Amino acid sequence: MTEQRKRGSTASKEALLDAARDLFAERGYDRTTVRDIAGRAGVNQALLFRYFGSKEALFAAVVARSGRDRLAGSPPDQVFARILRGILDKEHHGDHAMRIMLRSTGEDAVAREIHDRLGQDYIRALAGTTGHPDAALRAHLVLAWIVGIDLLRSVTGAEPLAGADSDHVMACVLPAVRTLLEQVQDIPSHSDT
Amino acid sequence: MTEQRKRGSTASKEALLDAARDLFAERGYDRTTVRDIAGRAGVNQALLFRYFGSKEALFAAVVARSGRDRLAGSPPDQVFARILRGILDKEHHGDHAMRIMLRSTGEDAVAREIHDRLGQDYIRALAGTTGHPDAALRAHLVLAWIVGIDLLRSVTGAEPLAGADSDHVMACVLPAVRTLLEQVQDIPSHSDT
DNA sequence: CGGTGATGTAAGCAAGCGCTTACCATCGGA
DNA sequence: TCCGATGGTAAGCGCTTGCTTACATCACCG
Repeated sequence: MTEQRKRGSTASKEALLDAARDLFAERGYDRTTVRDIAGRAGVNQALLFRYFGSKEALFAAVVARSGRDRLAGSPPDQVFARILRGILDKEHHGDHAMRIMLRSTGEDAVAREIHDRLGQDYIRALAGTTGHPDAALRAHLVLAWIVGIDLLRSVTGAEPLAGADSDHVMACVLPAVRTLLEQVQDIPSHSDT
Repeated sequence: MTEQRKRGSTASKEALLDAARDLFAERGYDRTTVRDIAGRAGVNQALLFRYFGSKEALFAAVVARSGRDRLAGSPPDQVFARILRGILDKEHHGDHAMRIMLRSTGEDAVAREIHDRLGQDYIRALAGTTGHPDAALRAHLVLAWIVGIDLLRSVTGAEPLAGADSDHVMACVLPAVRTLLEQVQDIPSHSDT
């Protein structure tokens, strides 16, 4: 009769991960209960603990799966454009990394870890595009802009930013970023790789 | 016997508001319990409910008190600099508006309301500084940058941004913002393959 | 078959939560 | 002096939380 018998462990795990990802993004870590997750996944609550051990471990698994293929390794002078494009087009692939991070800042270490892992690659790549003595600071400022844009678009959904055409947004932002990164005081000329 | 008798209702209310403001900023709404708040305020838990009715009403009171004197009314071409300065110097006056907003996004309406009230003034003032047809979008991008800088500094405490000299940061950011706001409509070709 | 391990489930436990209740202690005015 | 109003407190209620336990149900293999 009931055909939801024996879906298989990997399928159940995957369903739990998907449900958890969506709910964490919607409500944040604290306002999401394990009963909610299991319910949306169509899986008994006890299985969540059998497969992941704890709610926090589930969260870690969600984060780990989300931050897997984040930015392969691309020419540094296009990094910013690629990142920005990825964020602006985010509706296409339901990643929700930023929303999860911001909505679930309860466990500080976790959020910090996400930020570091997500940010360090960006920073390194961006800092390589300029020869400033304060290249790291300027790269962080660029990251800050990305984070802010992502936040206003995906979390608060503020118009007109949220609905703006991504090409248009990039055409606005890129020249300003170029000003920030290229604005030179005195650069000793050594070529970068 | 015990000498902490009769502190007075307004003093107790103020102590509760201060403790709540700090704890909400530190841990977020959900991870802050009314017992924590009362404990830090040195006030009996039941008084919290006598004076404010509920935990959520306390939160609303904190927000209301925080967002009171936000940006009087200043020459529009200096708005961005003033806002940025205010954020960068925030350690001096324990406001925590942004941290509270971001840490306590559970109640969506509240966070949204904060954002709107906090943002609309900025947006209006900034949009007045440029004659672009998409002035609003560009103003929102500036707000996004502010939000991102504030987030990275105050919430995640990311270095080198968090520890950077505010004059230095402003010297980096302002020219780029000027590029964003003054840049005329024809767009320089972007290096893309 | 029979048993062994993986999958799924109902029921409930201990703890923490927001909030309430019933009760002191103090003071100002009559 | 008595009394009501006000400030303060201990105890606990009802509920939800994350997590556990004991028990069915299947698949597979000797």
